[in-house]
Amino acid sequence: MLNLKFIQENPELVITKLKKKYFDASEIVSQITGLSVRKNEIQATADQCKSEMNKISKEVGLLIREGKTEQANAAKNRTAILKDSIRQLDEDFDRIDQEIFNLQVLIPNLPSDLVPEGRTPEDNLVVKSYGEIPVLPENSLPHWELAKKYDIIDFELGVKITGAGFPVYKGKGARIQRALISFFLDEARASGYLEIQPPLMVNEDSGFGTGQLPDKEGQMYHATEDNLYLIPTAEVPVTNLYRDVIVEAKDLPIKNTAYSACFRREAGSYGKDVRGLNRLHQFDKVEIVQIAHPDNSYELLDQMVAHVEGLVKKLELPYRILRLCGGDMSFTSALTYDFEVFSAAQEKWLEVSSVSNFESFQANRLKLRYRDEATKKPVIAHTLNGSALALPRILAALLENNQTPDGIRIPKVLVPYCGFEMID
RNA sequence: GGAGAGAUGGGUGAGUGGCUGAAACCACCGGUUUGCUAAACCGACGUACGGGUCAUUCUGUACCGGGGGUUCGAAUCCCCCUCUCUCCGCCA
Repeated sequence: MLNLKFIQENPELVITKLKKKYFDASEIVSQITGLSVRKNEIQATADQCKSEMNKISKEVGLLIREGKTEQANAAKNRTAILKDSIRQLDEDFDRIDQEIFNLQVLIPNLPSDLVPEGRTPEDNLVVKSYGEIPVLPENSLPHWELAKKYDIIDFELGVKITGAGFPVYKGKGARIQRALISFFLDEARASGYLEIQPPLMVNEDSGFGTGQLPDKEGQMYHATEDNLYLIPTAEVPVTNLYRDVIVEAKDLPIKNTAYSACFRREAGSYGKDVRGLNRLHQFDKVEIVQIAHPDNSYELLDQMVAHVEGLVKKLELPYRILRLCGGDMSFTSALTYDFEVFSAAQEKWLEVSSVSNFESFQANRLKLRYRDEATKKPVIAHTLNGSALALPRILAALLENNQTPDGIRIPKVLVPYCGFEMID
């Protein structure tokens, strides 16, 4: 959510910048600025009335104490009209305030100047490509076949006990999952992140704070009995740790990491890109989250990208880093880098991480602020997060790329975590 | 699931109708004193929105879990909701 004052003061800037996201904000912005003027007028009048009211009330108190009942009653009579207008003004104020808010949440975050022009994923800018595309033997298999062959992931069993998109990991499949999680967490800790183990369910306020609610309500599993939501990513609980918090500037950046299972309804996803591990309703992910000072949030974004890059590199996977174009960016992001690894049997790039700077967009909703050291005033902080990393597609690529006639080779870095060198 | 208690500023916690945006203590911050640390003393110390100002400053309003009501006036009284804690039951 963009800051209201910012919209009021920079309406043209908002409109211009959002063209890059192919969002026409002109109508909304002009409505907002119009309503804001009206809102301020109402507040000025209402405040005046209330001030008058408070004055009279004090007077009445004094008069009663002095025993001047008649004068007190006279004063009381003066409040009737005031009371009516205050009620009316407050109603108008609340209505307009709500209208503004409803419009405000429709405006996407402004893209950073670094965001490339473009409308579709084809327009994303490849900022780096690394690693050899493996050439697989003749009879190589996609990961869902490999999973069956070595009996490490059972999709049908998942369907039986839960439904599609809830795979059952078995034996070395389960162990490699656990290995990846530990590896990712250890790497994050080495990069200075504090490990958090968050709840997997959150309340409505948290869903709102990170922007899943109300817009993406249908994406989350909802336990209606208790009105709790299964988290679609650890970003939700970990960022909400700082909802309604004012941190000290000297404590920035705050760096947290968390492993969590992630639950996504993925309503409306069908077809071949959902085969195997490509798209699941439940999957595992290690997330990194930073709360930053606006002055250096982009520097930190680069550090996060470097961290993720270190992970895929250590896993010996060919990868590329994309800077998303305006049309392909999320609603909330100011700048996003996607990581894709090449899945050799499927012969396609799979997105395994998305690292974003949200600037103050999330923090404004969360009321996450830091206290400026010079002015001592609270200022909206910046938030950033990224996957480091999501497991399923990493596993898919590992299985496919490392298949040999003798089995599937485990990357060196994972061997100590797995306790085995081959899946065979 | 049953019964009870409670929700006040960063924390503890006082406050049952006006002089309370809120005592006191602790923490934090600034200062004085002092070999250092510590202690003592003094001072400052919420947020949001609005108005005026180049700005420091000044000023109005709202906020004591959320919503509604009573009243000239509500942290305080009434109603509804949410959440937390304690005991019992169940249980990894």
